[in-house]
Amino acid sequence: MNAEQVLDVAMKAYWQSDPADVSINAICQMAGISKPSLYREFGSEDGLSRATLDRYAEQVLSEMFVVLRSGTGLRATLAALIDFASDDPRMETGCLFYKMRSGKHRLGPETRARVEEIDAVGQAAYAAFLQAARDAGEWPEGLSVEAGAKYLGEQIALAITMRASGEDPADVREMLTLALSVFTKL
Amino acid sequence: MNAEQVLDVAMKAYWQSDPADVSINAICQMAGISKPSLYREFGSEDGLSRATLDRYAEQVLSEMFVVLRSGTGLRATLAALIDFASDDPRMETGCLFYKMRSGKHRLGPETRARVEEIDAVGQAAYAAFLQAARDAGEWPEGLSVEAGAKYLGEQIALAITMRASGEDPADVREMLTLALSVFTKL
DNA sequence: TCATTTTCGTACTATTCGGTATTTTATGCC
DNA sequence: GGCATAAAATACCGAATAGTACGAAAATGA
Repeated sequence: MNAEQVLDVAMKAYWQSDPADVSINAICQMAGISKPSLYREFGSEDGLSRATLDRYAEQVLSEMFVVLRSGTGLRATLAALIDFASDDPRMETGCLFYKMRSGKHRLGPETRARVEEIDAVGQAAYAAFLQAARDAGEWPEGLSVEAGAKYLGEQIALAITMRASGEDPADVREMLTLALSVFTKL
Repeated sequence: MNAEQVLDVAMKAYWQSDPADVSINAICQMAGISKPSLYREFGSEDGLSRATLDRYAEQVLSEMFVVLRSGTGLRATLAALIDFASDDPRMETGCLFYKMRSGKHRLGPETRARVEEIDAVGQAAYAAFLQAARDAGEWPEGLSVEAGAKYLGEQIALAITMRASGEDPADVREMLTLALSVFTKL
């Protein structure tokens, strides 16, 4: 059982329930390793959760950024985001990043810093995507790109969180579509 | 120190931080009573949090329902809701009900049931409000009242939660206004 | 004033948490 | 085989959790 396998176990556990509800003990048991082994590898709970978040970012979040950079235009990209948030099977139990972000105050300093870093990267990606749409003339009047990016990010987070809480994906899709219609009703 | 004073202390503590982060010990200390006294009065932590939620509902949430029933028309009522969510000083540290709802799985059975009950009442109130607007002809095509009610409720919850996490009230207002503009852009 | 009952708080479970000291086990080398 | 070394697990620590047993104190009634 190497470090990456442990991270996969931790990621699955954190992702499936909630980082705050999964103890180090539970992860050791699930991974079949002893507690000292885990501490040798990751130093602390904070170290483990940070490493887990890093792995999640490169394995899962990176794909969202690909969608944002696809350059297929405002409507098509928004549609792809809606698909991802409301129907992608990986978001069935929510998004580990959003779970960590919403329980930020319970995280250790390393992990919290990483959450904020990823949040900023995400905001920048949303803003770049919307700026491109604006440059292409697809943009409602009287809305700044920054405000739009924040809005877009929060709406997607809301949709994924709602799915995680057991909401019907069709309802989530309807709500997210309605929320994002503000970008296309010129 | 009677039961209602204890509930006020608990409400403040739960509301200000998060129900999951406030222990029975801490509440006893803040209220200046002993733990057995608290258990005599409320039976269990679940009993205390349920009673606290009840008190919160009748003292704070009830006013939101008043706004919804004001009958001042779609635009004016939405504006009042936006004011409430983004500027009312009582929502500065968020809404206790939404905090409990988002951490539902950590609550005891009594409190959880009460949360679901209040949630249903809220949905019904939103739906009644929107139905009235629809009857008055103020309604976008192709949107069901139920979906609109759910959307409205989630957007307000999101706005208040964002405020609790330290977001600038002006930004929150802008986002909520944008989100609710789907109801008025006919 | 004394006895009874009710109220209340100190002091205690039992468990779980993150984290670690110590001992046991496996490994490599001669 | 015998021995040094590295790795891993057992068993523990102190703190914090929800919840309670039991004795002290205070109010009540005669």
